[in-house]
Amino acid sequence: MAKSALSGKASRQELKPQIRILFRKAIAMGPGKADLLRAIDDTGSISAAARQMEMSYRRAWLLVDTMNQAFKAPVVATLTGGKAGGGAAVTEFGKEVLKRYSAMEAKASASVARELRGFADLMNGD
Amino acid sequence: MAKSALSGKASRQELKPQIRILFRKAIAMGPGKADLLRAIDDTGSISAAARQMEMSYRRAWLLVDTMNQAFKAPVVATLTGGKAGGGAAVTEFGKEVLKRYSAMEAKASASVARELRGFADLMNGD
DNA sequence: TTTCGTTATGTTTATATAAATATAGCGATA
DNA sequence: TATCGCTATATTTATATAAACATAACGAAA
Repeated sequence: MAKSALSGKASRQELKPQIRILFRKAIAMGPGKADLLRAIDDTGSISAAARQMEMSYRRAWLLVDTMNQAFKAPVVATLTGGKAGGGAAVTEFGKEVLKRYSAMEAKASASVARELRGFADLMNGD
Repeated sequence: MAKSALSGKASRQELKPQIRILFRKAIAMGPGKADLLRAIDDTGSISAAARQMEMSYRRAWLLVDTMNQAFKAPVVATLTGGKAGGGAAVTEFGKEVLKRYSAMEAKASASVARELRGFADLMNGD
């Protein structure tokens, strides 16, 4: 077990600020949905993205549906049928949403990075 | 302060970044726990704070317990017995935790306030 | 026209979370 | 020493969330 040298940094990994954008009660955009969008952009399909993220297709589809409903335009466009069965792509609009969200997340995190490190010292190990 | 200003707006209010500090799987500190600490500080007891926040005493106690276990020192100190039945107080340490958390929340929010307004324009009404 | 993997959705089952209820123990003070 | 409201915890019930399973529809390509 890694002990003294790592005891600080390894633990800090779980101590992170999260930014979630709410839409009514549902989370319209957050870390998980951003990851899913990136996976869809990577793989070209919801199901492949789901496999990559080790979640059920149904769950991934529901997350996509939530996003598509929350925003003024679809963030993911889908195609059904065809040799490959269909597919999905992050729309240009979706890429803009993702880009802006990622930027906000990074900026907010950076803005409190120092304070967060100090805060971690108030917490128990691990 | 009673609950009254919850009537009309809530439009952009639900579209806010939230900062949560995670500890293992449980949330060590977040908006709800911060509110609870403030209510305990206001009222001098967990049960009065729970009533004020309209949650069960049990739930409030569990939240306090989570916090007390997550931090190096108790954020809430309790007393049992006595004429008033006992009571609870936010410790000096707890006040420091709350202060630092609140500062981080405010700073992070402010840092992305402008971007967030623009982001809201990408979302559907309400 | 058959095949294929995907989208899209429904249904059922399991798990996790929250709420509701109950109650023991405390101890200053009246 | 009897009372009071609170802390602390256990137990049960209800609800919400997630997982698991199933299946129809699609349409380009073989």
